[in-house]
Amino acid sequence: MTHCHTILNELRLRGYRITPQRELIIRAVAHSPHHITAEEIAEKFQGNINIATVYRTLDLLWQEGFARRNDLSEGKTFYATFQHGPHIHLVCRKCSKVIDANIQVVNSLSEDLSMNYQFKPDLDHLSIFGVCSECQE
Amino acid sequence: MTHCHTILNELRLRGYRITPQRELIIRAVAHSPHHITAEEIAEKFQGNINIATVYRTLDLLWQEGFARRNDLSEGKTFYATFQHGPHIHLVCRKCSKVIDANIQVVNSLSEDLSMNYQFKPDLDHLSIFGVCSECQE
DNA sequence: TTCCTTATTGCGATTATTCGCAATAAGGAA
DNA sequence: TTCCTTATTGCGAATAATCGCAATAAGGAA
Repeated sequence: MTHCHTILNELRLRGYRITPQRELIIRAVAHSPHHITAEEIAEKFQGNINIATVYRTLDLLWQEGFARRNDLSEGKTFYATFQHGPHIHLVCRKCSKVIDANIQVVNSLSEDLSMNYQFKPDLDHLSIFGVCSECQE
Repeated sequence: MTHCHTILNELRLRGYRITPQRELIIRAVAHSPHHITAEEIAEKFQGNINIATVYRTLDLLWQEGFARRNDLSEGKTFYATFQHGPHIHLVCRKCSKVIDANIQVVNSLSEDLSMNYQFKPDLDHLSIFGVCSECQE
């Protein structure tokens, strides 16, 4: 049972219809070796899937918790599934460099937010803006 | 010396030119009682400042560390200066509700990132997506 | 105060993303 | 297998944000 099928089955269970477009888009995100944009997915299918459908499906995956969305300060939104393994993105607002940080730095944060706010945070691909060591001069 | 003038002076020191447009935009953001969008600022000056200039100035404030930008899942970007006092935005991806959390929850995170990655994070208006207590059903 | 360099603005075009609506098709019921 | 309901798609238009370029003006030098 691949990652894709887990997502598809779970979506079906939650009452969503599984269309060929959704299958393709989900496969593309889950199998992409890097965080991916809506544009890249649409290109991959050369106009066979409308870009609006791509955006809607990515939004669905995000809402249902199967994908994370990230603003990496490049003017577009990047998506990734859990396939990627958790990590934090430290995005420098001066030079735009992105440093991947270990997820451990937010372990206590996760507990705090659950405990004090009953909020279940998506922290496995969190983006944090700031200034990197080189840019602090 | 108001908050606005501190920002203006500091920008001048860093070599930026102070234009009437920048003064007005900075005043608008710093004095706004709520997080504000580029559109709202442009409206406030009824077409006397081009929207591109508003976006560019807000981006400058963000890059220079005088403002934070937030995706509150409303399809537009919100800006705020330190005038607001620090707090974390917990944004529910199911119902879009935004809960303001105490900044203390990220105190240790700040130290961890400085220590382990020499990264100086902007955590005073961090947005974290997740699921709120009601939506966890 | 006047001049000069060049950062900044305004404008129009482009890209990124969302939305409304009619046509299509998924999936349960018969 | 066929039918029916309604979720989903595609399309074209609308909104959010960015960009290139010529015109303007901030602020230092004379």
